[in-house]
Amino acid sequence: MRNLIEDARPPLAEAMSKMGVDESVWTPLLGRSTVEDHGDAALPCHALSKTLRRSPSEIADEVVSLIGGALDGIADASSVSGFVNLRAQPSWLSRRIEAMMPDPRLGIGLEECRTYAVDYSAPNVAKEMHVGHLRSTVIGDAIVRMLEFRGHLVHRENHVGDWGTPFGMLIEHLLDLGEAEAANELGVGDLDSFYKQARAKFVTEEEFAERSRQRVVLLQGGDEETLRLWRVLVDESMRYFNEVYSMLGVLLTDDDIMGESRYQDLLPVVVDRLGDAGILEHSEGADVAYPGGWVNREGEPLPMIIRKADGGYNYSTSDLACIIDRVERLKCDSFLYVVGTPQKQHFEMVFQVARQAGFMDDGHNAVHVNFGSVMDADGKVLKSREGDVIKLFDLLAEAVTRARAAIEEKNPDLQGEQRERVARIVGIGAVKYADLSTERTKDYVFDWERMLSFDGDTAPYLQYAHARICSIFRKWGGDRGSLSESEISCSLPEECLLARRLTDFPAVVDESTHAYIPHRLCAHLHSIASAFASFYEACPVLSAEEEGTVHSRLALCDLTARELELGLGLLGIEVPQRM
RNA sequence: GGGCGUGUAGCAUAGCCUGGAUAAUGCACCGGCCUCCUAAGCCGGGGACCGCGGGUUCGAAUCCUGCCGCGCCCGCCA
Repeated sequence: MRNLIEDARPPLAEAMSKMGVDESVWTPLLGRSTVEDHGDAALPCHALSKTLRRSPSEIADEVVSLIGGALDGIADASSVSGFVNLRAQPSWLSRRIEAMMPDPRLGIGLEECRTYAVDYSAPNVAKEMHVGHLRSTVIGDAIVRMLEFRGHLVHRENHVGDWGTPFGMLIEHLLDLGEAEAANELGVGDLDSFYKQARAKFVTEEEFAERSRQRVVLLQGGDEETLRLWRVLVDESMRYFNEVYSMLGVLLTDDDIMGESRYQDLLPVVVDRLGDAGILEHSEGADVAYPGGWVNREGEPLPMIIRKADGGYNYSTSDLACIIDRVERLKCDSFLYVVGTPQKQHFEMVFQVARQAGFMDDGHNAVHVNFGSVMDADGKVLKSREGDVIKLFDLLAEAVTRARAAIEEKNPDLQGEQRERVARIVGIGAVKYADLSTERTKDYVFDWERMLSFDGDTAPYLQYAHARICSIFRKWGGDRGSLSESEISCSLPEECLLARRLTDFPAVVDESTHAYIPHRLCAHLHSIASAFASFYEACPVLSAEEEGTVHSRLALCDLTARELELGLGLLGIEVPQRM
């Protein structure tokens, strides 16, 4: 109701000025109503009581009477227990809807273009993508889509874990298995057992461990044959990751891969620059920086290790290299890291050092878009290293299977290729929505039934609303585009409620985008679908008595469908025409 | 030990930033609704000392503070 408040402000200002209340006093009080039954916006007058020396309800009464008819065509004002309540009038709602109808962007404007790097997904080569990886991938993808829609230039950065000491043992294991066999195992997505076998040998066989360590040296030394073997591991893993990405329907492609290996040349540069900036210190043979403000278990200042005593680099170094690359090569001014909350402190330290060293300045905005962990039933964080984790691939496959079964049961007319397509859209949509619709910083316990539910506040519920609207339009047979000039009339309460929700859409997209909180958009889309479901029951569209009503309701249907499609699209969720 | 986060009906969550009225939503539960645009739906109902105690305020789920429970971080791993 952002627009309602804007429109109601001038008449309200006049009344308040007559009351002798300064704008700076009452403006912060004016806001959307917390109890919808009372209205859409409200001005609580309790805080004015002391200075005006009157009771809140007397003040509210007088404000309402001073407003008089000045809000005609905008809102009805009423006084209830010290609140001035404003309820949008149906005619105001109608005008808002009419204004949105012809706009392909549905009232969501373009912003001044910034250049973003969004770091997300980041699976590890030769390691399974499990349900925990869903969050970064899905949340990051939604944020990318929202930013791009607002007109920003977005670099997707898939910071794949493709470098480091584990690759010694992985390459040796590859050789032990034989390249062909190993490639096969990795290609079918059995990354988990590959990694575990290698690790098991590493800890139990000294000879293997020694070979692995030597292999790391060869890898870092740029040995050609070793690099070729490393490339096999990376390629096979990426082939598998791409399969998951494609199933999931995310934007990531091979062009977005910027694995750790790509920053190796920059690592010595990081050391040099930190040295030049005078913030590098030597400690026990290592090069470290002290961001300040943190202490370790012993109460000593917490160092950020830049170069280890053995000459190797740490992941902080790699993240600093990323910042240099993104600032200087990609010319980014905004950096989003869609990475789990456990790394919060790490990123705070990295950003701090990057600023101290001048890699970033005040014009650069770096945000750790953190998210909570996925826990198992015992409340433990799901970790790929131990235990049997649920493969992301299996979760997605199960979602599609269940969606297919639901379609067979509820809409047997859908057959063949079309059914497969819808099953994919519905199943994958359910999984994505389940993750996107909760506040991202909270941990959650993984639950098959929750992830795969198709009832209630789920993607299929929103998709269903969309499919029903498409069904109405199929039956109608007219040209949807012609509805953009329709006159809207909101007479029944269900029409008004739907119009309210539709009107709020742009403001919610705004908030969701700027705070990087997809769940806010999810909640609003659900409220739209819910309002539509009530409208659908109470307001016959095609069989309405008057032609004007038919067109008005068709237009509401059209806008509802477009908001659902756009909103879900921004979340990376498709909408079917029928389901 | 230091730090970060979290606690809301049986379950799962939103609301907390920016204080406001009867704490919202879904699942589950109870009762209704398909000769009518898709019942993956709609309508109605029961169910909450918002972890506990102080404080600030006209007003606290929301802000401050102290406890308690849970999770995480504080690796020359990434």
